[in-house]
Amino acid sequence: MKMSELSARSGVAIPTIKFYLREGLLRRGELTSRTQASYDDTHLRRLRLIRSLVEVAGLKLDVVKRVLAAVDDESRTRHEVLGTAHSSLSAPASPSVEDVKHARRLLAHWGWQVHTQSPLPAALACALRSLDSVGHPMNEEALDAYAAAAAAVAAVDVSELPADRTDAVETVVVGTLLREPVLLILRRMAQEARSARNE
Amino acid sequence: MKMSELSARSGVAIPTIKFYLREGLLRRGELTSRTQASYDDTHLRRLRLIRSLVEVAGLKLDVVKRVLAAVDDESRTRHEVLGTAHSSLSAPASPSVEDVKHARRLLAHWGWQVHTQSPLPAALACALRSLDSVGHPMNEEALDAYAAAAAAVAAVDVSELPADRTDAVETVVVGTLLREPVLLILRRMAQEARSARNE
DNA sequence: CAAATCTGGATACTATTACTATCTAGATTA
DNA sequence: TAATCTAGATAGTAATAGTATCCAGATTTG
Repeated sequence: MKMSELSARSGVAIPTIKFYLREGLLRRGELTSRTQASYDDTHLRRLRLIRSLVEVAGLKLDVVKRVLAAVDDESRTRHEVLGTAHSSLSAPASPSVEDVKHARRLLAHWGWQVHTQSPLPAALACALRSLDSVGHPMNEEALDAYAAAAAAVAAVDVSELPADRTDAVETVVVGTLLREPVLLILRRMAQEARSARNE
Repeated sequence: MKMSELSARSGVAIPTIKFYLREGLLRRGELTSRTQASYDDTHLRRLRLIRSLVEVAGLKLDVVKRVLAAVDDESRTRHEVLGTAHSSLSAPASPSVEDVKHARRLLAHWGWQVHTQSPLPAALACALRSLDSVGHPMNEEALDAYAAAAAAVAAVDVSELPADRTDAVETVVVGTLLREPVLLILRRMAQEARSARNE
């Protein structure tokens, strides 16, 4: 298919597609002549994935780029791709050593093992610190409830992964990033439903 | 306290504080003379809240502005403030009527009641549609598991609300927005912990 | 077969967001 | 009294994510 058709089928404007090509987010089409190239379903899929990551998951283009590069890197296991996705998502934060220790104690308490270089404990430390700083710290019970809920959805996410590596990697990325908004929206709905009952 | 002290105690640069004053995110200090004003703890609290909403919850300043305006509006109940926060969070989306119907059917299935004007069903419809469009739809069981997890955390969030209206409103906003990253980080951690076991 | 349209690729421009910097007139501190 | 600080206004900047224009060449249509 030509670029115009790719644009029509994906709903992404041609100048935007050209921009993604320039930025290396989308592979170039195969040149059939000097001013003509053809695109296939992989381009369409990739384009839809980019738009979803940007619009639904709210990722910035440079993050999308890193994540897609990890997906395309055949040498990485899906666990490594997951780590890349997580690293790309967490803004570089600098929590205190004490706060990170506290976060790691919580992980140990729940029996969760994460990689030493994972940015997640630091990210958790920052998130909890900010709740403290605005005067609304989370207590132990609330955290335990959150952890239990997180474990429940993670169990669903990680189960039923396809055998093929490429498919599995995409499933992991999509499952991690595009289901986040679903979880948040459901939480807000549940809050509204409960809040309405109490008011 | 003077602006320099407010800056030092909050960690926010003076030009940024001035910018927030201009934008109406922060009340002006009380003028003690034509070139001198004094700030108090409410300013410090507000400043920390703004920074947390921007840095941790990832909100844009215009959204922060709307949310804070709702918090400050004494005539709104905390349920209305919650609605404002949710409306401000969801980007204006235009899902198909069919998709929204599907989302509402899910809500009915779980016994959740949300307001007719709530943007949440439409937001859910969009999130699920985008998962479909990239070829990774969520099945019934996965959705049920997500809903159960969402209900569990919402129950914790809505319980233990302070009696005072202003405190309750802030608790609701903080609880809704600043605990989101906590939930997402915990989910990612749980995924990593599980994924590591499987690889 | 010729005019109008489309294409890939390059370059330049634009809108938005969130600050930063500078300036001025006046106030405070050393 | 000289150096520093302050409020408020105005102007400038960096990053992000596109848009717009142009060109040489290719394709479609009348």
